Amino acid sequence: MINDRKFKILEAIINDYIATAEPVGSRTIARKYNFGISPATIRNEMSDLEDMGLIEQPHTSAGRIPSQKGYRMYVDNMMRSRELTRDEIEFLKNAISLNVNRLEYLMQQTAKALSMLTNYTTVVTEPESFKMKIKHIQLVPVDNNTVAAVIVTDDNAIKNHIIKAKDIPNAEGLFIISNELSEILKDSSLVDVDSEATNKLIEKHSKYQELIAKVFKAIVTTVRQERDVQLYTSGVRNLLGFPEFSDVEKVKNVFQAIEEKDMLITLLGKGDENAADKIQILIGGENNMEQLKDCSIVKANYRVGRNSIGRIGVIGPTRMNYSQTVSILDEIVKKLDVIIDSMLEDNGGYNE
Amino acid sequence: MINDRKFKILEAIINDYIATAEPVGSRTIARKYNFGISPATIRNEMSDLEDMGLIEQPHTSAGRIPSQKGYRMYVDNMMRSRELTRDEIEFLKNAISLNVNRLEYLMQQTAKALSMLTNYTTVVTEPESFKMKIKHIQLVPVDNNTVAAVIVTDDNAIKNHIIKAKDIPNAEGLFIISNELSEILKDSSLVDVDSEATNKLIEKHSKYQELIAKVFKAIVTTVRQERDVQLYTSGVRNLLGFPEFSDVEKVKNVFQAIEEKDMLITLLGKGDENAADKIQILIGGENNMEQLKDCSIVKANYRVGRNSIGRIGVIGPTRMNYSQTVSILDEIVKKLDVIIDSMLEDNGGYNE
DNA sequence: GTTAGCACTCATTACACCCGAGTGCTAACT
DNA sequence: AGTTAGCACTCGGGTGTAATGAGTGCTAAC
Repeated sequence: MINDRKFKILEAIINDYIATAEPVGSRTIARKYNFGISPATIRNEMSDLEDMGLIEQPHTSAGRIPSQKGYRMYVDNMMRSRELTRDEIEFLKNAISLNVNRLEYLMQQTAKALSMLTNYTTVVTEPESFKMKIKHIQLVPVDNNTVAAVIVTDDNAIKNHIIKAKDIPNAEGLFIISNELSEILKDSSLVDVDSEATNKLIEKHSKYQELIAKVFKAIVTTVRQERDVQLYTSGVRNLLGFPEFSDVEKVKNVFQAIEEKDMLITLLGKGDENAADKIQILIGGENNMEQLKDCSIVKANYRVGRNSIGRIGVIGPTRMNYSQTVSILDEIVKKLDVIIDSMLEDNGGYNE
Repeated sequence: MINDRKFKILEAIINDYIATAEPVGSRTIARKYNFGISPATIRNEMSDLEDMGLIEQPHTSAGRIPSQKGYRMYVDNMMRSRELTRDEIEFLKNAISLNVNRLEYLMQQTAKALSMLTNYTTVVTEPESFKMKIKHIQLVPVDNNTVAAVIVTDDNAIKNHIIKAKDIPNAEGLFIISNELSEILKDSSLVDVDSEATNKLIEKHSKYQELIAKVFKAIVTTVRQERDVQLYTSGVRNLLGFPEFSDVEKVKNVFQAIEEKDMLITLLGKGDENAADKIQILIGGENNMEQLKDCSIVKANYRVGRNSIGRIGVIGPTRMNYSQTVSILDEIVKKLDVIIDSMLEDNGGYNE
């Protein structure tokens, strides 16, 4: 049904529209791309493409623009991956410095680099670790009736929690209790801790039951907090440059979505869970968010080993440069995986 | 020179312009505010006010708008503080929940509440603690060649740092070294640690010199990290609603400034250090940032006890509602001080 | 000192108009 | 049968002109 020539014409329309943001007409195609056919022929083909729902007309006397379905076709079947330019590679090398020791800064750097390279808006979620297991726990004295519970998880992340109790053992005592706690909690998930063993421990150190009970509560709280994951955005202003957002109302909608943390998190979470190691693309209305109906999202997961621990996404106008964006995102995610691995290697963990 | 009537007229112009964003003419004033004088008289007075540089004309056949100097006069001499409405108080009560246990979330909530109430953009810096002293340090075992250094500062904030070394003592050994470290570092500022005593310690535990040296290095690094303070913004999109920013180019400038962390930090840092406990206002060009020349900033410090530990600011168009903004900000800072105090009370500290 | 009156300015809006890019359709061409 | 030239038609965007109206400064009278 869709022959080679139609394919070429569709591709020409999409490429041209991505570059210019202007509806593209038959004459333009005939002039710019030497397909060796006349505008009239192209018009016929375009009429067919419109019947198939791949392109559409903003109004009668305008050229055609790709439809959502058209972009989908392009992204799935026609898009060629594009090599990074030397400049881009150089930029990345400088932008993402290896000697940060906080994952947090790494993610901020990454968001910034990605938004600068693509000229779109980027969103990065902080690594989640709430599925992790507990490896070690230690109570650290703070003052007469305060201790800090330091929880080390099996990916070597560290969480603090401050606990206040009337009776606090001395440093030695804390040390002992810490060891016993570690023994009990070892290898339990942060979510479920063995309540029997904990009761036993509380009984044994009945004098410090308040303290110990609070420690367990702190663990649960920690889990909850980790669910409420941190988010970094960058390059929000880039969207203002695009003609499709010259209407203030539209920009406001998009910005509302971008400022709404929960929205972004669900947005980044959407898509095929099975294809978690691939780059995913949501075109226009595919994200099902009214405010973002004129935007597309290109996103990927980043990993520690094989486990996806966070997401990274690029938000641009539906008419975004998918091919470039995919290439850059791909490169960055690869880089990120390597860096995170090496951070875990070098430092034995990352700070909260 | 500036008599009572001129004062009244200036006030009328400013109030009207703040409300409508339209240049205000003599007839409007005569109609809306019953000063008992005719438009012609008002015109004469306005002409004088213009000579004094307090108001200006966008073009010949338009009304007058306040000049930067005019706003300054208003803010310094004429602005009446305004009671919060019942609704606003109610809103604040609900918006800033007391039972967050991370200062980080509290600041985010605050930024959001403030931007929603004022309908402007808000910026909040995370509490800084790099001036703090060290209260306690403890090494926590992570795995065979990794420990976490947990640093408790005198405002009870807690910092982690992961350290990797070839030789690591057992839990007991770490406990002992921790105590000795604490003894040395106690009450030193994070910036300067007594190098003589540290050398002695390293000598004493020569087997673990690598570890101990790294711990000291970690302390220095921690200081550096803390300098790079976290920043929360909220309500950026609010600016889009104002007619003065209907020009996309202008919005882009402003957004660029708002996305640039360093800029915001210097911005919030500007102003009279002696008046740190008062609300400060930078009008239009007073902030000396080209990108923000059409914006005003209302800002304040929040405190622990008497020490300012962070800043909170509202960014709006020069024509912003200063009186409302000041009242709300004032209320929020008061609330914040109380909450932070009580957090330190209840929990004995806050987590990083 | 205040005000009514008046001529003047100038941004904004409306309207009519044209232009050009683009289309669909038909008939002729290969 | 597919391709192309030709043509009438559509429609958004720009341009020129006129009308509108809010506002001013100045002058003369109150």
